[in-house]
Amino acid sequence: MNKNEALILLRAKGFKHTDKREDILELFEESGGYLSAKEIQTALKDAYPGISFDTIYRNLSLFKKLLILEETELDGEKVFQFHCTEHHHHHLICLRCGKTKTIEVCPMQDLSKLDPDFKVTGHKFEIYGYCKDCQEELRRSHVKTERAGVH
Amino acid sequence: MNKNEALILLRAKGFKHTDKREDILELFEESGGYLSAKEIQTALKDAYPGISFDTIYRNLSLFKKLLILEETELDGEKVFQFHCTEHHHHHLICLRCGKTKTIEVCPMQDLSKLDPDFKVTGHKFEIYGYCKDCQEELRRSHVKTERAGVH
DNA sequence: ATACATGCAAACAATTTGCATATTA
DNA sequence: TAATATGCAAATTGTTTGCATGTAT
Repeated sequence: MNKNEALILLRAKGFKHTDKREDILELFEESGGYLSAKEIQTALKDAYPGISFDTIYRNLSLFKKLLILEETELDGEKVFQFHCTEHHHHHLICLRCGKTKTIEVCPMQDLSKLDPDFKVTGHKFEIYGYCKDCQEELRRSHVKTERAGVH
Repeated sequence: MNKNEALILLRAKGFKHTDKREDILELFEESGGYLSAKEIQTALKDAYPGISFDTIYRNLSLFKKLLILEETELDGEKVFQFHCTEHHHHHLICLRCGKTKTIEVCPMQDLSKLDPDFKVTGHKFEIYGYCKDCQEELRRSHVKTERAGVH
């Protein structure tokens, strides 16, 4: 799912095209990963100083219902990203910037019958860490901190 | 970790042995799986009609700090179970009763370098479904429902 | 006796809802 | 215009905190 598909789906279902909706979807397109309600509010408050959390929550929940977005929990925070429709896969998730990268490996394929008595209905496999850019950033700020600590 | 180890650890760290603490730990021992604050309150309100959520939350958070319990998110609900100390492993989690069963397979072992640019710091692998008992229960109540629906 | 534990009430944060108003189709 | 979207304020839920009191060591 992406912004354009989402806008088409919204129209098809009789929901209206508003600037805020478009901008929220735009954010997800730019981010390419997970965003929380708070991150959305922060990102949009320049364009819409009075934007309210109700609107953000209502739209997130609408988008979720329409399967435009999917929701996960990251570090105790509820976060959303575009729903992945094509095929089943998993993600590398950067703990600093929230960007995700798809990996095509699914551990369940090899584990079909681990326990014959347990009826499997779903699974979650997520890999956490730091993307290349954030590793750079962290190294940089760490060096800075170390220097500051010398004196 | 289990109840007795936990009680010993509490004493060793200078925390007191109270009936409520013991009963909370007992619940985790009986359950053998995940429990939420609400489930604990429900289970203990016969023995302690006035038990407050503050006490439960304070104890859960203490237990977590002492590594007696570990926390996860299950279906948007925060749940706890005894911390697994011995070795790294994953769980089959029953969506009905919350019981967990350890599996000794870890998908990360085979995936060490999926993406050389991404620095992996952790992962989550959980398998959801229904344990044998709950499959029975669900089948039973489903049959009952169907019969009720006939007339 | 002293430190830790608990209950109460209040504070908080995240999210949801009712209602009046504004906006899109 | 008719239906949906939004903001506001208030309600709800889950969780945390300050303070006075109770209890284990």
